[in-house]
Amino acid sequence: MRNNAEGTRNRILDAAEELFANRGFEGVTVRQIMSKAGADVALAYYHFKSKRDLFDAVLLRRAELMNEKRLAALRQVEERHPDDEPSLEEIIGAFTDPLLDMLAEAPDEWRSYMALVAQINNSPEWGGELMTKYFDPLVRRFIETIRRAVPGCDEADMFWSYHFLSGALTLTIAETGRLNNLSDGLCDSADMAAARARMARFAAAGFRALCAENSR
Amino acid sequence: MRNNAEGTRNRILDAAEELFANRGFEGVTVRQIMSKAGADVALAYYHFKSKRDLFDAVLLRRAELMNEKRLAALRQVEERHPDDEPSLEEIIGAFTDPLLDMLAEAPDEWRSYMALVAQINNSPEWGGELMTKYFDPLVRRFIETIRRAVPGCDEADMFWSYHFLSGALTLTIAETGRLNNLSDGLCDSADMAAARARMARFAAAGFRALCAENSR
DNA sequence: GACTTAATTCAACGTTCGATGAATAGATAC
DNA sequence: GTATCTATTCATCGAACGTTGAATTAAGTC
Repeated sequence: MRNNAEGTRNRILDAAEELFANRGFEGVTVRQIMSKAGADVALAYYHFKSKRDLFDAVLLRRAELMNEKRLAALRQVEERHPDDEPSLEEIIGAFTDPLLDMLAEAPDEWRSYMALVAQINNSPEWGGELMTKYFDPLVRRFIETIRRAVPGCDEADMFWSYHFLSGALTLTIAETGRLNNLSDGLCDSADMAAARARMARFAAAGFRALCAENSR
Repeated sequence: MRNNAEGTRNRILDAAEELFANRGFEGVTVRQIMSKAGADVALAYYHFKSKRDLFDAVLLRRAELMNEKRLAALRQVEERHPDDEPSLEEIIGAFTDPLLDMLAEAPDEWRSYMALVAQINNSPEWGGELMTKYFDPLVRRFIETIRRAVPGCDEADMFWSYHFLSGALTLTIAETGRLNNLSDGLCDSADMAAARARMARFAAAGFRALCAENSR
């Protein structure tokens, strides 16, 4: 059993991730998590030292991989344009598509985590603090690239544009099913290919509408 | 004491609204709510019959007024254009500005409620169901107006555009403070005038970018 | 095969949870 | 002035909460 420790840890994280995503931090009990993970309650406190630390571990586990994928996509865009500036669509796509692709290609692995991030981003209690902690470096890098691609754009316009984009992306990865109800089944909240085909175009046009007047 | 019942009910709703908005349904205890409301715990179960029913009452209380304000704004836009179609900016503004204005003019009254709605909209557990229940009629009316203003726009493009707009608006009314961190204080998540000056323009451009290709 | 250490189980702790029924007070009705 | 009904208080229920310490098991060390 010595080497199953890692496996147990991951089973706990998997169970916690899914439950936290559906019901929030306080809506889940440690007993529910451990029951789903098929392990004793006390093991949660052995591997992680409190419920809150387990929550942080859930967040941290996939944040790094997510950031790496987005950073790689951004670098790829930059390398594609050694002499000129990439388009807004390309830059925004590098920010959004990695998430949508991960959801499309491995939904069972990512759905809960993405939904959890979406809830946190919209939470007054945790939105400011946790999102800043896990994602700010990447976002600052992303905004830096935009700044170069749209020179002269007002700084506040740019931050607000990013904010709108962040909201749109966040609700998309939440996959709440509301779009299904609203469109009477025509659209599917979980159809990431449909979202991917539209999101960067939508947001790039928004950026341009705000920046165009003041740039150049 | 006979006629203080209404006052007590509202004090309970006020306390519940603020606490639910900050910590979510499960993150708050009935005792905390009643302590903040300055009343006995049992009164929560006398006026509302369970914690869950109290939660629904909190949501319902302001939903109607919100819908009325948005519907009035939409009607006003339509009346301004008896012979031609209003612009996308005007229609979207009728959808978003009432909320931003309420937040700007009476923040203490609306901040918690808006934050609560934002969290619910991004929750897999409640997003699909509750948002549909309280806001679908208005949203369908809103989409209908857009459909007339942008004839020939692909239906799926329109629903996804609305979805992105909904996400942007939702994160805005959540006022998480993340924008303050990200912009090093240049922008303020709670600055609804700044949001109002940009949101409809951003979203209208997004709508156009998706619909333009297939319309006409 | 004794020793150590990491992983897991078991039983329980004090606290707090949502909820309830009985008792009380205050205003109204007759 | 007594009966009535609504609003509120008080004491408490059983269940479930997060967390812990001690005991047990399995694996690596020598």
